Amino acid sequence: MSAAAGTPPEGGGDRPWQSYHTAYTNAKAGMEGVDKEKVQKVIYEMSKGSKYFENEQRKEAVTKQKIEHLRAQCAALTDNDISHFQKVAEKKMLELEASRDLSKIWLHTDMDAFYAAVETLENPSLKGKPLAVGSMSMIATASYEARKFGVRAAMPGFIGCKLCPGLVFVRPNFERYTHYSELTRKVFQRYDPNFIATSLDEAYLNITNVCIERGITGEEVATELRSAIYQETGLTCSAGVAPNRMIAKVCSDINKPNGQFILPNDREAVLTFVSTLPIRKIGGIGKVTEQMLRQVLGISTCQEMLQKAAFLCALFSEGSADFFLSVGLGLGGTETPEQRQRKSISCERTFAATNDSSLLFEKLDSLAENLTDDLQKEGLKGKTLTLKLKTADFEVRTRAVTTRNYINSKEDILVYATKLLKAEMPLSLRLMGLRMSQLHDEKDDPSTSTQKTLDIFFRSSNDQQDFFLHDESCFIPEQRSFGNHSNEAVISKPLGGTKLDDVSSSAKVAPAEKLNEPDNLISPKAVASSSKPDQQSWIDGYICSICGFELPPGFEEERLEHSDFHLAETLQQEEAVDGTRHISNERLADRERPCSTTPTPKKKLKSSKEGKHIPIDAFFTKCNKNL
DNA sequence: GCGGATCAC
DNA sequence: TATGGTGATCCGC
Repeated sequence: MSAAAGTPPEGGGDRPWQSYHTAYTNAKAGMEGVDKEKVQKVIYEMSKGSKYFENEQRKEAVTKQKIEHLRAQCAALTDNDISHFQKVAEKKMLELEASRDLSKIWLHTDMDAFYAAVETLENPSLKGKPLAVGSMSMIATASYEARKFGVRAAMPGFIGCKLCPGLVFVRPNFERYTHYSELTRKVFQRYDPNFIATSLDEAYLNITNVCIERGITGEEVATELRSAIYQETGLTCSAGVAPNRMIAKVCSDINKPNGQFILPNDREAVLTFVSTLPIRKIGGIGKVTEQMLRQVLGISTCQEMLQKAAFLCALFSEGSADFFLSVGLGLGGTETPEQRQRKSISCERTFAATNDSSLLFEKLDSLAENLTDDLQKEGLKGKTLTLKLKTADFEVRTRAVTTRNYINSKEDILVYATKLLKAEMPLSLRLMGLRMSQLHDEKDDPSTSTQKTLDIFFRSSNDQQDFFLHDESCFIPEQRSFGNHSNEAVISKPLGGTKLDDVSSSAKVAPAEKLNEPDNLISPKAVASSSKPDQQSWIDGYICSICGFELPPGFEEERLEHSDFHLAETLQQEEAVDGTRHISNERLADRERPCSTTPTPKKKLKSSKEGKHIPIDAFFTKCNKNL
């Protein structure tokens, strides 16, 4: 209730476009001579009134509230508090300073307008033209010619068009980018066999040894390396050299494109460099953090982090404060981190917003298929499945379940995903996504999935436009991991985790009351206590409430068999876990309808692929035929 | 463990 | 007409 409605604190009123800075807030290379006011105005005019715009406004309002809250916290600090946190901060800064390591030389390389440059290389007629790689909806990369007009990555194409009439569009072609990326990596390899690739077009190299062995400077290495890359790819890149990765990354941006910047391994040089450096340049400090630090504490340069150290310690978590102080000291990332293994795998798709449930289930089906393919390609299974939804008005929600056993088959995924989606309906969506986490390498597990065979029955040559699908041969996230933050101690809570029990069985309860109350997703007990445990619910009479599978009216027999399929699947899942199957056994006992999938001896069911799957395969063969 | 946010590319 | 996809992390429950 602080600000009067009529007079927004800054930018509102006369010049509404000034208050709308959605993304594009960090100055990018090649945008120096741009009339920012004009660009802002165009973006505002093109966005105004859209659902996207409205959502951005809501988000900005939330950020503003957060800022107000922090300000209040700040104002409530007593002199005592402040002197206490000053001591805390000074101790921390001494510790951090003691960890400073100036013995390493790091080089960061960044290809110049990579996708656009590759496209131009392959099609020289594009040379000199303002080019956008992407679509009318989204630009992945803009050429430097286009950047002069304010066009840039992450901007929707139609706004790019407005800013730059004559903007040429090219669809992304990731095979090409991967090819050229591999060429660059062959060069990196020669300078640091343990180089860290953070994306197709960026990498960190520890060139300490090269410098020592060859008796040359970091600058000479950078020059040579950039020249080699140009020789072998025909593409230019920029480089930064510094005593750590955090600073090296900033340096590679300074003389972009086709340039380099070297910061000597000298404490004073680092501190001077950082003293005027805007915090937004640091990786890990984005739009929101920048706003919070500026508007709450008046911090805009890295050095000011040190001046406000006590407040940083008072207002933020220890991890965040450590990070901020490291930034102020110009510290971060001198050791080569361990190769990390992937922690999640996901796919998501945007589509024309719809509230048609059968359409949504179709999308979900396709996502499940994609995810399964990716999981099986990598030989992975997972325990936590997360459904991501973006509503027609851009609100994002996620809903997750953790299963007792590792899964990766399409059918298993669909059972859980459908349940999660159902619990949110009805609603109108423009995006859905599925993510699997808590991963586990399938090779380690003797009970390998045998569900692959089912996929043939579902395979529907879907035409997807994977414009922004990244090649992921490499991933080394760098975010906020510059320091040697060994305080990674994950406190394992003494939590009696009430695991979500088998979703498919609770789905089964859903009685004829179609629009049932908030589904007892989390309550396995409801299953056991249900009086009609085996009733399958069919939405609108012919869509399976569990997986969205459709059966036209008149296919009662098939519906019964379909229900059997889900029951069998439930049993499989529970059997696979060995033990704690009492619920499903009860259900089985209740069942009177003949069901050929009688549980075989529990211990060996996992490995007995045949007996387990024949009935299911038969069912889908039949269904497929009928539809 | 979940959900919302933030961030990078 | 129209504002992406993948992966990670952190915080507050």
